[in-house]
This record gives sequence, C-alpha cells and structure tokens, in this order.
Amino acid sequence: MNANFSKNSLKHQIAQQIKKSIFEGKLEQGEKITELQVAQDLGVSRTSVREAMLLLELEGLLISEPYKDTRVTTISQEEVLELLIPMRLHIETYALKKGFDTWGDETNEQFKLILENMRKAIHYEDYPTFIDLDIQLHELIVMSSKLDNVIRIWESIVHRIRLHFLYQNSKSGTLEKWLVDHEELIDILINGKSLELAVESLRKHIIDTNIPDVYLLD
Amino acid sequence: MNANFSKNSLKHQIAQQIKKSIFEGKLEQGEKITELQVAQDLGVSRTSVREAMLLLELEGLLISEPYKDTRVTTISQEEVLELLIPMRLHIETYALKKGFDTWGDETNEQFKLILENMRKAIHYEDYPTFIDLDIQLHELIVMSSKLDNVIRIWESIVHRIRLHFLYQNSKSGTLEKWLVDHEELIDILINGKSLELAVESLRKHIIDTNIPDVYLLD
DNA sequence: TATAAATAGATTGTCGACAATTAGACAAAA
DNA sequence: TTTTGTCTAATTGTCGACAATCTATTTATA
Repeated sequence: MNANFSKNSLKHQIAQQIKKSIFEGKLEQGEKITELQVAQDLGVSRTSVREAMLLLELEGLLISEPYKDTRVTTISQEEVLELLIPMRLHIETYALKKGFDTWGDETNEQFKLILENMRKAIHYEDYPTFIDLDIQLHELIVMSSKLDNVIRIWESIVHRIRLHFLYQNSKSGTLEKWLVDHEELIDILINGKSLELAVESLRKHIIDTNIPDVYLLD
Repeated sequence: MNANFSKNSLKHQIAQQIKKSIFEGKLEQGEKITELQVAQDLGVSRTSVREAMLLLELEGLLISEPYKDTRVTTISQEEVLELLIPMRLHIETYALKKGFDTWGDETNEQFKLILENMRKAIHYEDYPTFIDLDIQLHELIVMSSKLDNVIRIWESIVHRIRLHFLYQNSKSGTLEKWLVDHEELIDILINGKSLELAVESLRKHIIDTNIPDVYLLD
C-alpha cells in the first residue's frame, strides 16, 4: 500500500490556489480571507473552500477562530529557528534513510533539473522562485520515502518555514552562497554512493542554509 | 493574542467522539468508518462529520483516498520509535522551555491530580486510563506554552503514538516501572526550581518510557 | 469456461439554502 | 462624555439534496 499522491480533489486544488496566492505575496501575513470571496473567485461552492481552508489551517498557513474571520498566519522567527527547522531536519533525514535505496536515474534527472532552474532563478534574481525550487528539492527527498505519514507531517511544517523565508528580505550575497550550497548537496545526492554521506550532507545543508548569518560567529 | 482552546465547535466534538471510539478500542486498526453511519449515530449532518474526519485524517488517525473508504490508521512501530518519539521529544522540551515560567500552584495541583489518578489506574490495572493520564500530563506541559503552532504540531503526532501504546500489549511489570517514572518526573516538575533540570528530566522520561524493553540491553 | 461489459448499491464529493454568531454603526440613557 | 443596548450587514456553521465515483454482482460474449 504505497503513498497516495493524487491530491487532485477539488479541496486540494483550491488549497493549492490559496497557497499560491500566499507564496506569491498576493496575500500577506495577517490578511483576512473569506470563504465566499474565494468561492466566487474560483467558481466553486463554499463547502469546498471551507474544506480547503481547513486543510491550510492544519498546515499552519491560516488561523481561525469559530465564527470569526480566517487570516494568514503570522510567522515567528524564533519558532521557525528553534522548533520547525530542527523538526524538519529530523523528518528529512528519516525520509532520506527510507527512500535512498529506491532512487534511480529518474530521480537524478529531477535533481539536475531543479539545480538548473535554480541557476536561472539566481540569474534573474528571482528569489520567490528560488525558494520554490528549494522546497521542491526537499519535497523530492521526502516523497521518495513513500511514507504517507512522513509526507503529511513534513507538509504540516514546511509551509510555515517557506513563509518565513519569503518574508525575510534576502541579501543578494546570500543567494550566491545558497546556490553553491545546493550544488554541493545535489552533487553528493546524485553521485554519492553512501547513505551515510548523503544524510550527513543533508543535515549540514539544512543547518547551513537555515541558520541566519546573525547566529554565525566569525 | 493567546492560544484558542475553545475547541467546542461541532466538528471538534465529533472528532472527539470518534477519537474516543478509537482509543476505547471500539474501532480497530484498519477498520472502515463511514460518514453517514457516524452522522446518524450522533444525530448530526454529514457535512460536520466530514470536517471532523478531515481533522482526524490530518492528525494521522484516519486515512482515506478520494471516493474510497476511510479507515483507522495502521500504526508502524518503526515509524513511532524512529520518527514520532524523537519529534515528540523535541516539541515537548521546546514547549517546556516556553511555558515553565508561567507555572503556578494551579499547575502543580493538576500534576498532583494526574499522578493520583495514575496510582488508581495502576491499582485497577486499567491500562487505557493510564495511557490517557500519561497523555494528559504531557498535554499539560505542551498547553502551558500557549503557542498555537506548537500545540497543533504536537497533536498531529501524539495521537498516533497513543495508538501505538494502546495496541501494544503491556506487561504488568512495566506498569509499575512507569508509575515510578512518572512519580519522579512530576516530583521534579513541581519541586524543581531549575528549568534545565526539568528539561533534562522530561527528556530522560520520554526516552525511558518510550523505548521498549527489547531495545534495552541488560 | 473465462473474460469483459453492464448494472445496482453504497459511499464520497459538491452544491445552494438557511441558521447562528460576530463586529460595527447607531441610538438611548446615565 | 461615556456607557449601554439594539439593530444590521457580513461571515461562518450546519444541513439535506443531488452528482460523481467506486465496488461487487450480474450478465453478455468469445
């Protein structure tokens, strides 16, 4: 019984649309979002939007109280650094251990494609796209575990991390550094024969790319 | 803006009922559960049951595929030990650090009450109730952080851990050991003045009570 | 007989309508 | 002026009905 990736139901599509609006900056932190408005915009019923918004609430992207309005979650940097990143680290290394053996040429091609697109994004200084690609990379690792529960838990935290990076203003110098980081990681994931090496690289990568400069002494 | 604990909406009540059925063993692993049946049993509409079941699916207690039936999740011991327990450890120690300062006499009374009920449960060899009390203890710690996202993530994994323990047949000797473990932890949480000590005790407690005997050499 | 198509029943997905609750505007009273 | 109460509009919560899909059974066909 392998994982079910067919998230094509209407509620998932709607959730995807709302996510897109958030990640493209059309919806900002704390901004109100109403069921009726979304329903009319997308031409679907409120019921489906309701379910989609419930999904997003449980992924931590929206927050709501009974009978009161629903808003885009406000992200706390402290929570991201102290709680979400360490958890992400654990989930992804676990997923890597479970999925590493199943990787083939196809997986490698996907890694290379992501890296290629990253280079383009850097060239055009397209920060949001770069973040999107970073998420895609890690998603590929998590998905390869084919473990539903692992995927679900990962999704329940990664979107808030993504939001954190989106709202963080990036310094252009950092982007170059990130590209190199990702190049190194992907190189090891593709060519490295050893699981242990891959795990250690992933761990180092997450720590390096997530802990902000402020925390780096010297 | 503090945490919203008023989970009194209908969907939460329904979800609570279903959870109860699962934790009381009325619903077993892999057993099918239909929206209509639950709706009729509880005298509510399918819509509300649907939302409740979506909640439980995202907490990992139910699993469903589009247009196919929904079933109680099957728990994998490996997943619990290698993924869920370490994550739980991290979340709870984080919550403890954030909430420790706010504890007062009231909190201590709650700890004592839980311990008292644990002794009773042990006396009657009521294993399910003991598990329930254990969850209550940890819930108290997590809730005291008053951080919505921390609470939500915790809930998204703790129920599967609970299910794991429920399905695990306990040896009576283990129960006595667990009581002592909990007594020691609660004693330190109440009387210990130091956060560091509390954190270290919690960590040790979670490891001791969660890693099965099989893994304990000598 | 074995395989494939058609059908029927059960279950989930989607919808629009109505009920309950909230927040804000406005008015009345201290 | 400040407070309190009442209304109204906006929004969320709940519901029953209908549509789409799946599963198993039956029927048709080679």
